[in-house]
Amino acid sequence: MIWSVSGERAMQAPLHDCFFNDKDDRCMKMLSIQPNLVEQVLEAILVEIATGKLTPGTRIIQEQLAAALGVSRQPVQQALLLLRNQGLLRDAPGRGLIVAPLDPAYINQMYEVRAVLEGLAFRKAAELNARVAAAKGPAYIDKGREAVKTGKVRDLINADKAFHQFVYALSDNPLISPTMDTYWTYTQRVMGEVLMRNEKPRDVWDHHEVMLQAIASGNADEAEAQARQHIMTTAAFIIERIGADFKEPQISEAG
Amino acid sequence: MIWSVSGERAMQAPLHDCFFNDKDDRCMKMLSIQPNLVEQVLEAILVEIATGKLTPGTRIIQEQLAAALGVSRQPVQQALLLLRNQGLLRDAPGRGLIVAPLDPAYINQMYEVRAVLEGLAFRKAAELNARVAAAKGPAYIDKGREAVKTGKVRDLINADKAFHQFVYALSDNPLISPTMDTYWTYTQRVMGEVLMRNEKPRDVWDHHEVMLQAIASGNADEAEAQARQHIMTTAAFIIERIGADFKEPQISEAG
DNA sequence: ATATAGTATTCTGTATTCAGAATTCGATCA
DNA sequence: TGATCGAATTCTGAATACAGAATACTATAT
Repeated sequence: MIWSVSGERAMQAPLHDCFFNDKDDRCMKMLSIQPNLVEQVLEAILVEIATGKLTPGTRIIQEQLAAALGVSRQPVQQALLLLRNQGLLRDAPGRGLIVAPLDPAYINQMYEVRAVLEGLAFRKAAELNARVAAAKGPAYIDKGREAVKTGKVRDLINADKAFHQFVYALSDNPLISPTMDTYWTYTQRVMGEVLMRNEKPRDVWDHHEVMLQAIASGNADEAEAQARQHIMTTAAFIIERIGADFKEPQISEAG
Repeated sequence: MIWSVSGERAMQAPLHDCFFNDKDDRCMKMLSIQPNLVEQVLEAILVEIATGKLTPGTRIIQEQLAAALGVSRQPVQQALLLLRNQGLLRDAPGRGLIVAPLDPAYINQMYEVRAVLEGLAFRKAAELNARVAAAKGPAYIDKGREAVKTGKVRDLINADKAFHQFVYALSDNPLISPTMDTYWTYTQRVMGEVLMRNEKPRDVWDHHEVMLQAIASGNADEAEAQARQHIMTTAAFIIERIGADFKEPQISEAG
């Protein structure tokens, strides 16, 4: 079934042009579709976890969530399934699902995986899009330094995330970004926890600048090495802080 | 609620011993629980795709699947959601879901990601479990070479997968294996396609042997480098064969 | 007082039902 | 003959309903 779209017809049915053509941004703004309930529920739960309202070990009850969000259990169940698959929720046999605990070993393993994926992203970015990096990258660094000045935790995290996602886009590998999304949820949770109480590491944006320059100069090996080192350094910092007051996972009822 | 299990009581309620104790294999075989319908449906669809019964571009209709598998639409819908999130199915707006096309660019990107993750697995295995690798690894190589002799496609794939999963286990990073599962589904599909018609690459198990020795000798850098190179070599081989008869995705009705 | 057995409640997984959106087919008009 | 409008069908997303399993509670007996 090929669409016979051409000439005059395009005037009357312009939307169809966009359907299988997700790279062309010129076409008419596509009637801002509200995401599925599943997506909305997923997002809602995600922020609950990321902001610490749902603490590790908290038991997840479908009906409660459904009631709180004003939807039926159906989309909630699907969202929970997705989150379980991503490791944010964990089976507690006989008691349904609980929020996965933040034990240091797990965080470390997560950062190990993230390190090599970031390495890949930075390598490909250097190989394929050095020019774009040089042109648009510095803006992200500037924003990051501004965020450090204001000192607001949310801004800090957002700037960090924005910089990294910029690089994912530069890597031209569309598999990286979604895979990383999972890890960013964790990262936000953990960074928030740490930044909230500790002095911020000032040199993060110096690191980022070095990494960006590696990309801009097209030095793929250097970019990958820098990225991996940066992530593992951050991981060590985070784990040191988190590890101190790590509580054994303990199932608790939701508030 | 700790079970006061000891002596005579253990005869009457031994199952509970296993619940929060998933490392101890000595306890009684746990009443082989049938997995969820969702899992079963997922698995069923997976093999349909991997064996080529559901070809890329085929439209997925929930009711058809549900009827074919003898379940309601509910578990089917959840399984489809999972598969979409893993990239095996793709949204075709207005027409539901279709089996994702196997375009060479996508395969290449998938292998790029797989390469760095394999690299991590081999590195950690070399760092942490060189001894075990030396002891138990050669058996996998032998099995692989046997499979080459028999020449059966399914055996070849299984031996390959078994070897790699052995290394994932050795890496002591539980995040690697599930992440890789997604890619293995693709890999099986694509390898099956290629192996079915082409002469098998005989030297795969020579490569594997070198990689194993790198682990056994505890040389982490070497292990990682070998793993990455192996995957990318395989990728090049696969893509060369697949790329030839790549068909533009074209939505077709299920048979 | 403690432990055990039985009962009630709660929660999850699955099925069924409902409503809305999109496509496809058919009829009418130029 | 071809195009356009409208109706019917089909499919998905979401809600409701149902059954089974596990936990928690309570009463009883030692």
